[in-house]
Amino acid sequence: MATRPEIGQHKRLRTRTALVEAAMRVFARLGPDTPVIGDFIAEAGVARGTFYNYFKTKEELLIAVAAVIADRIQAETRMLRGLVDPADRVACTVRLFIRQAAADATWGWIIVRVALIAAPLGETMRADLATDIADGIAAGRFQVAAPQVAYDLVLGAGLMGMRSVLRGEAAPGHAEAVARMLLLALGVADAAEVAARPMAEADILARSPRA
Amino acid sequence: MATRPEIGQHKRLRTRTALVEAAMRVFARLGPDTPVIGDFIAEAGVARGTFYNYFKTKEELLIAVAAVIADRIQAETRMLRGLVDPADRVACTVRLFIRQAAADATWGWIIVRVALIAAPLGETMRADLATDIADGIAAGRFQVAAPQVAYDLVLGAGLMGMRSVLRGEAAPGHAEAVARMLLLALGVADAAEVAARPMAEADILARSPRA
DNA sequence: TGTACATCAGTGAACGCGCGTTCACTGATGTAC
DNA sequence: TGTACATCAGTGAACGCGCGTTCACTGATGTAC
Repeated sequence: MATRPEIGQHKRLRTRTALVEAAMRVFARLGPDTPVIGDFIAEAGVARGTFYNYFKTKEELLIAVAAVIADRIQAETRMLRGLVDPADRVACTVRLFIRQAAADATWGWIIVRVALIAAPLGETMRADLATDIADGIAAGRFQVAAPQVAYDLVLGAGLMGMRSVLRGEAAPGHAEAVARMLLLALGVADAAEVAARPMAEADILARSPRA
Repeated sequence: MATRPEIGQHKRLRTRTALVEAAMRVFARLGPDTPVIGDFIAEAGVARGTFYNYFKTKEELLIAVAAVIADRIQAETRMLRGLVDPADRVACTVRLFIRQAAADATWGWIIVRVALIAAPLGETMRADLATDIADGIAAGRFQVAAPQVAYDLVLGAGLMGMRSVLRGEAAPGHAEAVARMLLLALGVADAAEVAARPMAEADILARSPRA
């Protein structure tokens, strides 16, 4: 009993989603520059004309992909944002990113290849990390010369850590090892303990303030 | 009084060098994927046909550029290879890279944009860094879970540190601050002292073994 | 209830531009006599 | 010494492929009567 505009909306959303999902796999495989329109429509199984019903350019598609990935990251890390200790927050976020790359290579490669280029994706990561660093400095938890240095360290090592995992060059426990070293670099004395804290939902909640 | 083959060789070398130097500026400005043949010949001021007298494809040109940059890096870091203390060696190398990026943006952007892609360049950096990490672990100077983790940390933070400097987002002393944090992450107790050691030629030699 | 019509997402052939690649030619210069 | 010739780096017009972009058309389906 659907009315025509509703049907149309639904159909359009399905096709758009198919294109974006296909584009994720293509960007993950080929990076942001190499693929051509033909790659996206072949992967999505739609006609050339259909592409232009949704996106004017490849860049527009990349932005849409980055926005979706950024949303997913926010959903996955929302719980971690409540952790009281900034060091805990940084460590859990880094560990989550590296573990998630191991679990979902498409997701991981998009971030590694696109994070520093596509605005919606990079902006999400940048803002949360900047907050954590500022909190950590304010709380006296981090000893750093300047926030920018901490930012370079965490983002650079985090992305390289994901890359190693994606290339199959990392040993088990890579996520925890990277997190531990980052905390040491930030001047956190109990780095080893913090980087080893349990990450199940209940554990995270137990380390977050009541309300 | 030049003989013909000599003249030809000379002329060819000059044109080839002009193409490679022009390509460095283009790759630094546009990255490895975006530029087209027209960009290189326009920058070098030669005709289209001339390009194909020297390179079959854009990739061949990128490899040539990467090889030249790798050679320059080896020349610039050769002296540092003699430092006895692996922590000193890592710190000086990182500081040199970040300082050099500040001094020569073209050089810096090529490394940031191309290091993880073009084999000759990445391989040079990888091999030296792997040596330093292995030495540091063997000497008990570094405490790390696995060499790969140390590698991710130093390369990732080093490249991001260069990127910040190139984007004008870094404060003075960025090179030393990044080096200090890397050493802390590697478990070097006297990180602050090592990262502040003087880097003039005489100082470097004074810290290297006699022969 | 059945039929003609309207709407609109999706289609893919066709077009044309940009770029990679080729190649006959030019002009500078060393060489032969 | 002077002149004709050989060599070869460099040239740029021309070609053609691949890709981005357009647009008249199709077919499915809700709507009107």
